[in-house]
Amino acid sequence: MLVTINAPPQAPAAFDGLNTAAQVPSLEFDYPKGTEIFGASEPAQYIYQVIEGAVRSYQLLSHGRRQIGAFHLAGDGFGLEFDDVHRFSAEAVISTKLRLVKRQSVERSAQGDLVTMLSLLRMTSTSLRHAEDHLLLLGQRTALERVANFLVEMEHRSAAAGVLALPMNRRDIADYLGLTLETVSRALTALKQSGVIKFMGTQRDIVVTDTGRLAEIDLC
Amino acid sequence: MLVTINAPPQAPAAFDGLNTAAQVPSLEFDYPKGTEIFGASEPAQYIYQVIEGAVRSYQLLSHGRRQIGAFHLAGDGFGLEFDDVHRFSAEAVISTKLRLVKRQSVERSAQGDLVTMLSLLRMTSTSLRHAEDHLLLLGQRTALERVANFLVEMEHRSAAAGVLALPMNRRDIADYLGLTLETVSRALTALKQSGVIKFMGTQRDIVVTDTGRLAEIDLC
DNA sequence: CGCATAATTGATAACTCTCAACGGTTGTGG
DNA sequence: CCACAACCGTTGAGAGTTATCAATTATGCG
Repeated sequence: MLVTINAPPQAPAAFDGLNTAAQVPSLEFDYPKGTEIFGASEPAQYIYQVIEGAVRSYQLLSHGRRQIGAFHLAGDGFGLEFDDVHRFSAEAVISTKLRLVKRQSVERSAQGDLVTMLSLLRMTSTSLRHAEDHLLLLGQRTALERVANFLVEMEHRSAAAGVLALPMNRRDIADYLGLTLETVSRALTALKQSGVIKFMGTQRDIVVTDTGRLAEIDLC
Repeated sequence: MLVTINAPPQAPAAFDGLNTAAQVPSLEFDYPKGTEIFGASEPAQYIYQVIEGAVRSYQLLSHGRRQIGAFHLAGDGFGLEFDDVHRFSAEAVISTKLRLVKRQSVERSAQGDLVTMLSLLRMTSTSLRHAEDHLLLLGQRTALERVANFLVEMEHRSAAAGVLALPMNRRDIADYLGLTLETVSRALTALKQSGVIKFMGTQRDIVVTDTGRLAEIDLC
């Protein structure tokens, strides 16, 4: 790993380094479903960590086109900018509790503290890795592959095994995968009909019944 | 800007901070056209800066699908990894001269030097910004918009005004834009026929005759 | 000059989008 | 508690964009 100084070897999340190691004050805040957390091109005053809930980061284009760059789930940090303004907008997908840390105090801390700086670098690198993976998906994969990849990603990130409880609707998934909601729906139906997944109760609760086959489609 | 300590306020490129400020030794090396610079999943031993030429960073999928994440032109740094292995492969698009800096020496420098660390953060942030912009393009834009955006990007990055001399072929452009080479060719022909661009001599040398219209398509 | 590579162009196919209708769920207020 | 509205998800039909396959022309290099 790049720069292996006295940082904890396996920190649970990059963000955590910010206030455990460097005593940067933080506050918590609740965002009801659908609430804006910050808007694109607004000054970046805080950086954020999801305590509970789910957040979507997105950019808009004309004709109502929206690209969701990432979903942030419990534990994830987001909203860190190198420049002074946010490049994405962020909204609560469902009722969400966030930890907020003042950007200014992080900066102050980073100026004298390599560990804080390393946390920022790790957080940025994590975002970069995710964005690069997503490039491959958006540029080269079919609809079915994208949806399969999405399910694998979500299952991997959701701590709970068993039922995958998606917090977002089909339109969110579509805008994340560069598809339409109908295409997402059809892909899910196809996976269901080929016995790879199963819906439990509502259509947002999914059980992967054939992990191997799903991974196969994903890796295609 | 995040962390505004004693770093030069407008450093020409993030990479430069690495050996100007921190005296990290570097070496130069030539790569003929088509040569591999490093492969995906190889250990990351160096970080790189283009002195002259052009480099493509890409990931592969089955069935020969390739996603080019970025082109690196003169001045650009690339190959910086937080983890120990490269996540992309990199090849010289044309005959290319690179500056190489040993990763290890950068790490050593970064452990005691906030300026070096800041350079790494800036470099990573620059890559992230580019990747995020590219997400929007790959997820939401039409073929014509993608090609227009590509031309605007290349024109913006090429120092020389006037003729835009593309170092890469149509397949490279296609794999960068998530299209096929035929679609790229057709989009360029459409732009040519609507008087937005003109070919000079070879089909790689392009003059933008209607910057306004091109920007309009790009921003759509 | 000739061959290999690159780029264009055309015809057709395939995939995904768009538009539309319908069924299901949830939440709210009478 | 029920009725209704709003939202969500699915499904179908058809259109549109881009991919695929194929042929031709252009370019560059030995």
